Amino acid sequence: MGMGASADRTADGPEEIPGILHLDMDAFFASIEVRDDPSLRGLPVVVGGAGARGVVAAASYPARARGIRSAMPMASARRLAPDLVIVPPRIAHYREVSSQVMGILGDVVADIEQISVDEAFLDVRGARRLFGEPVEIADLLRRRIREELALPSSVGGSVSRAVAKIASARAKPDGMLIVPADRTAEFLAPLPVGAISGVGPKAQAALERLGVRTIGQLREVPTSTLARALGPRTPEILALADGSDRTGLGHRTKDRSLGTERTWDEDLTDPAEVRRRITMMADEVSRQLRRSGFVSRTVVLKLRAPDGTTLSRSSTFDQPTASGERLREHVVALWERERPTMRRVRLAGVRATQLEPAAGVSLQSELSARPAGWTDLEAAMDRARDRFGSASLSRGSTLEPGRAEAPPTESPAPGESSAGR
DNA sequence: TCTGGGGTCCTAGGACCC
DNA sequence: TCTGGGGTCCTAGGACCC
Repeated sequence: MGMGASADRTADGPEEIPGILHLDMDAFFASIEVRDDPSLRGLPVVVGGAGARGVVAAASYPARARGIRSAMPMASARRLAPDLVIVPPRIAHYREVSSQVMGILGDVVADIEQISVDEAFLDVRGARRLFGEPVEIADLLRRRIREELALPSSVGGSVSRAVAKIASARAKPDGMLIVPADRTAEFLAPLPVGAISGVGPKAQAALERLGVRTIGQLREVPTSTLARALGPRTPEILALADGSDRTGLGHRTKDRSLGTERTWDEDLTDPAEVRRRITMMADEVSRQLRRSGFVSRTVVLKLRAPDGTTLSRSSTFDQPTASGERLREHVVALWERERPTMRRVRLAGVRATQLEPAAGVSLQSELSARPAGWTDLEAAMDRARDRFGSASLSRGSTLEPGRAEAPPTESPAPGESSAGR
């Protein structure tokens, strides 16, 4: 990715410029599918799982016009639009397009923080000399994305990253909105509190009980009253609400996690089957770890009962590992503890947390490197799998003895992400 | 045919150490 | 024969975001 802009940072001068931009792709997954198949243009298109428990991951604007939203159960979406076009997600493809988008951003702006597949913050204060004011830079970015990738995007700008994000949402679809520093309060006042990132359904309900609906109203409530309703997050929310946060662009380096989970159309009732599934998931997660060059300190098993109650059980290794064998061992032990009380399982998931870089591994060098925490056998299997696909290998223990069944080729459940909501 | 999958961040209690 | 507090790790759960 080119770094067209120099990284020097000139002083801001006395008046602040709205140099934090937030770029957000419009209905990302759905827009890609429509771009790749023009016969879908103008139709209510959603990307997501078509199964009984599928949900909408992304909805085209014609679909939104019919009331369809992301995260909506697919059954409801179908009811709203009987002519709905459901496209199964192609996550790898979206990721590829995502890196093309980020490449364009990197051409123009040096200081970028990507926060998901389809959005990024940009600090353009250093790019002014080369590319002009924030509005002009925003325009340039959107134009290049449209011309080179044939995709719509929206940009918001402000002195505050929280406000920039709110602005990009108000600019949609295919628009931009830069909020001058001295217009910030005026811009925010009429907006619903839920526009603030971090204020979700629970916090909204709590504020509603105080009679607070808009950000302007929020600012008039005494802090002590707010603290009772919102708890310890109050100061942070207040800073977002008056546009005074000046959080810079960070590079998230904190402890990450990585995992997989699956909801079945029909609840699992056979404990042996559950055990088999979570064993496979543990293998999948260990592969992900190795591929991305991480070892994990703790593994978490997540289980959801038919009534929706969810529990998580975690277990910490003696030392950080990416070994499938370790993960399987721990996750199965956790399952054996819950099994007496879990008669039916709607969802199960395995997640590796407390990640740290595997010593001495560079990202693409699994072929030669053999970092601590995984065995020769596993490294060899990874290599074969990379070459021949995941169907080529299965481990004896992941299959029930005597069961004539295909190796674990199960395609990932649809709706893996929700970009574009 | 009611509610996916991949994440992050925060809190809180108990254990354990000093 | 009286009793503190801080720090860190582990575990569980919840809110929230895309």
